[in-house]
Amino acid sequence: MEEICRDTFRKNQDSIKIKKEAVAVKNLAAIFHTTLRLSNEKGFQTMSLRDLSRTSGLSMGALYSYFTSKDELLEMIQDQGRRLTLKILTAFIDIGAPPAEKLRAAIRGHLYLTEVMQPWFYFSYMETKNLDKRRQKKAIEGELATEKLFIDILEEGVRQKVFQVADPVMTASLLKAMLQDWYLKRWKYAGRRISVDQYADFLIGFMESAVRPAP
Amino acid sequence: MEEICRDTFRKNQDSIKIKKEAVAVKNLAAIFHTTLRLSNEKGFQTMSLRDLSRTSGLSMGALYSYFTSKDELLEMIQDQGRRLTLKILTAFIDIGAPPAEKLRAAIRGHLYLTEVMQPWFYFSYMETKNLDKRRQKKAIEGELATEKLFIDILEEGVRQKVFQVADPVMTASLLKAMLQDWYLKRWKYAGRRISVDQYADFLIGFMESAVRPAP
DNA sequence: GTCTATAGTGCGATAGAC
DNA sequence: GTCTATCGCACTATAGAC
Repeated sequence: MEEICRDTFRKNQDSIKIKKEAVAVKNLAAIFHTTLRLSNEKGFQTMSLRDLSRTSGLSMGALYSYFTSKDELLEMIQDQGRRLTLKILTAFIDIGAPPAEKLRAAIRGHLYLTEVMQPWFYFSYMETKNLDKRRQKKAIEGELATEKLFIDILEEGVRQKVFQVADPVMTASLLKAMLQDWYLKRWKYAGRRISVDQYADFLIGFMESAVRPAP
Repeated sequence: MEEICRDTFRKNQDSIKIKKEAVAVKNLAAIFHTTLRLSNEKGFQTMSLRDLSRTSGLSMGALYSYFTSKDELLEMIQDQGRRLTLKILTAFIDIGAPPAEKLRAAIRGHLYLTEVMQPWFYFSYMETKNLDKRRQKKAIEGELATEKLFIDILEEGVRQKVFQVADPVMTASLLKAMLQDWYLKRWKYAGRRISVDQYADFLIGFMESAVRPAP
């Protein structure tokens, strides 16, 4: 978390008025954490900056030292999440491994990442439509970029004849939907006492039976 | 659409101040249509009742003849969608048909319904977290009720040994996620020129290969 | 670097004319 | 049954003290 905030601080150093890194990182962490908590309860629009100020312990004036508008706060959080996703996912996928193993690693990587940062991903998903057109486009590109990782793995498997997939793009889309369900419907899986490992195991088995070549 | 609004009118006749059905149904249709359009662009919270008034052509005062608060408007729309979903889905599933056919019918029924009423379902999904606790519970019960339809079909298929499913509840959850993706990511499928029939065919094939008994 | 105080805007909701 | 006018309030954003 601290690392993420440091990253955000350095990327937005020109628009952030606070210059001491230690102070800025500490406060950014509080701002992000509180924003995610309040927004995921009742939505980003409904959360007033007064709420954020009260709950985070920073005054209204202090908040505006870290962003120039409420919309920019939204964008900062979204952007940080996107960059992290691509970084983690590509790190999870061993470039030299066979496709079947890559697929398993990519599914686990996605689930573990979104498990650890569930509020972040839930927030990004739910608030995307409240962004302006330009920022929405960036969000869409982010979704397609991670989907592309899965398409590439499926196509590689087809070429090596270890997968049989009628339509890699559609298959990757469905897989993405099932991966996202994990952080979108946490209430459901928590209620059923399903752990991220159980979900991962089941989803991997489900996918493998769907892409397995006919005998 | 008119039928839906008439249904809503009759169910909420005591809280709606307008007594002439023809007038009420016409205006309710305008209110719902405009609310869905504006909310799906920028969120229900962001849409002010002044926006709604301007776009729907009804004055502020007139709007308040149809609901007693902005929150009640949200609830009316959600509730109507839930009742319709259960009605249509159960109508689609032929009670006497074999499980494999039931599964196909349920998938098609869900997709066609959400295709025709996409804004309605998108709205319900996105705005659920903005409801109060009691109403959220109703929304969750609605989701579990439709999921139950799929669980029952899968379990019936297992009993008749035409399906092989390790975990019908998990399988139904994943299926639900894939069904919902159709109305949540319309931009993606529209961009790829994928029709609801193509999506249905693909998803049915995908599911059938996943539940097919090992030879 | 953070605070308090406040300007200015726009909201949800209602009363009363027509 | 619908409209206009308006109330009281909470909001985002900023200016200036510390």
